[in-house]
Amino acid sequence: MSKFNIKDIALKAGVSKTAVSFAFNNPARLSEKTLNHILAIAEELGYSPNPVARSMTSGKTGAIGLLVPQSIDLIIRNPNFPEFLEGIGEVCTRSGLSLMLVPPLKGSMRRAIENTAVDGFLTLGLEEEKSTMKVVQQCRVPFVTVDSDPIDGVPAINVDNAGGASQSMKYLLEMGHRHIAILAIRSGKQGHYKEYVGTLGERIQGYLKVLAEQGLTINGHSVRLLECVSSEEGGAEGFQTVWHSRNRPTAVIAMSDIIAIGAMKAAQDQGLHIPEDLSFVGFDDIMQANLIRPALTTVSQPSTEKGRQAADLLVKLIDSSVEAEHILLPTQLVIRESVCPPRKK
Amino acid sequence: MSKFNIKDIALKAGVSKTAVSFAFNNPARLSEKTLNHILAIAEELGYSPNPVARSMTSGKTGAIGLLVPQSIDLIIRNPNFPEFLEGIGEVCTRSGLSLMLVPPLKGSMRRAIENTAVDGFLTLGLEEEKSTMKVVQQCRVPFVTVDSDPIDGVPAINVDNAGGASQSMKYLLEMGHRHIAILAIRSGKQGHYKEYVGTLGERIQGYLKVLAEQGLTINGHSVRLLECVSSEEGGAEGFQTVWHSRNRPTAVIAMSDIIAIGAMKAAQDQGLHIPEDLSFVGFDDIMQANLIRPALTTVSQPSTEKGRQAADLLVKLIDSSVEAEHILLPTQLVIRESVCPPRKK
DNA sequence: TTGTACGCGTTATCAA
DNA sequence: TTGATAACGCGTACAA
Repeated sequence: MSKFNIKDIALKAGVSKTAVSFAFNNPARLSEKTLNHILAIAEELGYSPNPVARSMTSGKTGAIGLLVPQSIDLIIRNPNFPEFLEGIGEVCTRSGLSLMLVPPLKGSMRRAIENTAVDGFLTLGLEEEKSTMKVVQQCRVPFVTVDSDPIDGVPAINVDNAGGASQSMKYLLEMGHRHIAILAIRSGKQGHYKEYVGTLGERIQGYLKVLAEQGLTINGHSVRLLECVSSEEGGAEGFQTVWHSRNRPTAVIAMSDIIAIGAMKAAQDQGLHIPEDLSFVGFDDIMQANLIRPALTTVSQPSTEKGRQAADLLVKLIDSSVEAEHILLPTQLVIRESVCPPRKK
Repeated sequence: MSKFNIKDIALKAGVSKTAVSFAFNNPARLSEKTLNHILAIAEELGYSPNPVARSMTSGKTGAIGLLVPQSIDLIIRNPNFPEFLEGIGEVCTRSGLSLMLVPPLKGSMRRAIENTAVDGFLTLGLEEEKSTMKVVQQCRVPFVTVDSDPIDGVPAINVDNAGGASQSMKYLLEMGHRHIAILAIRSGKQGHYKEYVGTLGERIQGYLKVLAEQGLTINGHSVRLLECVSSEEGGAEGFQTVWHSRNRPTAVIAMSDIIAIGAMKAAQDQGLHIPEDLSFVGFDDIMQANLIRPALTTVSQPSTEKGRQAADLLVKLIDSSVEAEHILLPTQLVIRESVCPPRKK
């Protein structure tokens, strides 16, 4: 600690606390002589105003918080996350803000919110019980949610998950696939996809809509759904399960690229030719999607733009209230090499 | 804002501020009846203690700061950075801390430090003038430096840049290369490599040491040094310059993988065969190094471990003072496919 | 330029 | 044991 406080400096300089405060915040109000004198003493003792005390009266901290649903070390492994941070970072630079990464505290998002001193929060993929939402709404600082089901009165940035999912499923159907395995991200809902919420819910709705147009639904036979851990291992397991079941699919559509890639690798290990023996579609367009061979057809989302817009909105909200917008950013099917029509039987 | 403060709650509940405070911090000291009464009121009004005011007396914020030398959006593009964050994140999870990313404020690291309320700082690649160092030392909170020249009395985590650089240069020399271009990271020192400090300085020292063992030095002819922006474009430019000069090198050793990769791509665009026409070595072992073809021979460093150890040390420092250690983590040459002996003339 | 009240909690001390 | 009163931490705003 700069072991000294404003009183110490005032004492040593033989002036009042106010004078010391002015020296830092309003130099014009001091005579040049006392100003220099005070600054010299401060410099000598290594004094600078305590930022906590300062925030106390100013009501500002100079930081925004990003609430993440998992621990920092987990979330950072998500390849989209750094891109998202990049967008936020641009706004931070422009506005001179720091960025606090705030994981749940002892398992509770609510506790984390209540204990964190920032000028505003961005929430990422928040899927919490109502009580947390109440905290959000009556909170002392503005919020912008990202990737969650929008809350009334709270600005939200989302990407068109449903649209992207629709496009990708439509593409498979147009290629002629009718035996499709959906590898979902583990949700804690044991495959009861009708209960999916948030990002997951939107994606499944996108699939269902297009399936319905063909008179199809997730029936456990021609179209089935299986939950996997969102990792390469999870994808590999998912592949094993669907491939060794009755009624093999001709295409696998995964709700994350990492699952798709794990499944693809497992398929290739088994000697399958992709896409001739089995087609694959992912979601996210992470870097590896374009590096694996065959390159993975997937749905891309503007992660950086998402971060930028969310932070932009939050900054606006912080220094003036604007009305709550709900922004939807586009997603896009990126067609690469992992899909072809199914073999004729 | 939870528009209410402790006084409001005390008033509504018909108790004193103390009672309200106890309800949150020391429930045992209240009768069950008043406790529940107070909590009910608090819940109803959506009250929770103001974290800033709380930090004021507790002296704790529940967060550590990571001082980064550039803006967040720039630093996040460094592929090693997320790995580094992962290590820090693990410690944050264990200790229930948030992580504040703190870029320079209006260009000044010092200002950023002085305005940030955290329980301790990690600094990454800090290469600042003395004045900042003084701030660091007399600061109100503990510091751990990472990737900078160690400061007396301040714990430091570094990787063995010199050792890694030596290994990689030695490898080139052993393969028979004597015409070598060093692509350095732009330093603001116009290629005056003797003035390099920090990571850059250590790496250049590593090169020089091994060169000296062969009676070589950076002489502008057989061994030359050129600064590039650390990006693919920068590497591409670097390649063009050295390739179209008199006395073409037989090997390029870059101080970052991203430079090496940019240079490699430019060389391949020009129709060169790597490594037969030109050998390449990088530094960092980013993911792309192992994906590009031919795979890049480079020096790997334990980024995650670096973050973990640094954060670990900081946390220890925060809740008890331990003596300042200077830890050096190993680096390792990863031999892949981008180097072969030079052609005989 | 200075004195003083204030912001918002926490905590030591004191009273019932 | 339970609760209240008052001081405290550090800087800022405003009247003097």
